[in-house]
Amino acid sequence: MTKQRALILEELRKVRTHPTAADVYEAVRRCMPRISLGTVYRNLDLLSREGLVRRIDLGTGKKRYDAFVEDHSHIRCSSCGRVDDVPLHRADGLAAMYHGVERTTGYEVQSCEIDFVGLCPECRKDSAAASRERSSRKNDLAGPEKTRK
Amino acid sequence: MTKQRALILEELRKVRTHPTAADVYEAVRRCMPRISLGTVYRNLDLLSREGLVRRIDLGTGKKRYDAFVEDHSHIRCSSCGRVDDVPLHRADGLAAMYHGVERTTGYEVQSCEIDFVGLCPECRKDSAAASRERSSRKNDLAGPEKTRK
DNA sequence: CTTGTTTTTTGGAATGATTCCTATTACCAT
DNA sequence: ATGGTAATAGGAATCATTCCAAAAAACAAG
Ligand SMILES: [Mn+2]
Ligand SMILES: [Mn+2]
Ligand SMILES: [Zn+2]
Ligand SMILES: [Zn+2]
Repeated sequence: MTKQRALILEELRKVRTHPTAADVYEAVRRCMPRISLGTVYRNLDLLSREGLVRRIDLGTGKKRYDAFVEDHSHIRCSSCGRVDDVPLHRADGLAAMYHGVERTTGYEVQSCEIDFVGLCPECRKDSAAASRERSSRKNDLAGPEKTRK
Repeated sequence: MTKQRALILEELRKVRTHPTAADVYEAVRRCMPRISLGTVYRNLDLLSREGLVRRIDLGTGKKRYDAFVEDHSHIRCSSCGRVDDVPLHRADGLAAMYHGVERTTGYEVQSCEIDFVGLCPECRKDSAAASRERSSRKNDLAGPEKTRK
């Protein structure tokens, strides 16, 4: 456990925003300005292989990292891109689900990931406000959305 | 609906292997050798925006495409990489799940993707055979290990 | 059949997140 | 200190995907 690795883990444990590797790099840089992006990538990879960090790929181009490795799912806002936790109590239904999948596919199921997409509370307000506005003035055209790949 | 787009869709409908863009390019090339990879990407994107094709990102680097747009999930073999369908009957449990997520997160849920990882039937056999071989070799081989260092 | 207009395709270059490489540095036990 | 080992820094390479300008095709009258 090197200083760099410890700091990366520490910074990741401070937040629940599911930062990207670049985000972690920025954060860690404030304490250790000479750290390299490669080191951040390598250690995030190492930590995730050891189970101390979870790597999340929601198909938005950049992978995200999560120091909270307890069993949970994620939801991403299709408007602003933020990612929040979903405390899915897999305990009950998941065992049956696994079993059903094994029976129907013949696979031996090792893991399963459930990702949601939706509108976060903030963006719900915004879109509600926008639609209110739209219905009063009938000429509006906007294209938010920031995801690419 | 141009010739290229029609052929891309036709080829994609022939298979249930969830090919990558490069795979589709290869397949389509056999009938239309001068088609360009860019055209394949653009049309797959277009078709998926129109709902005729489903784009799948399982976090393995390359996106995959599926002409079967009925509601189903996927399972990927962690050993050989193949991707199969999982006929999850979302109808029953999913509505409750969505509702539960909306209540606990405050999000308005728009969609959800469930991806499984496991060992396909083929690889199960292989890994079973390999482990059988390993255990028998352990029994007859009393020789010293060639550890280095 | 022309001419002009719009849409699509090509082929190649650009992008950008991630990985790879290697000289240099930090670490550790003699 | 010295040597051996492990990790880092910095930058180059990779590779799926996207972007772009120019050529081709499709379309619409005249
Ligand atoms: Mn999380
Ligand atoms: Mn499928
Ligand atoms: Zn939002
Ligand atoms: Zn397999």
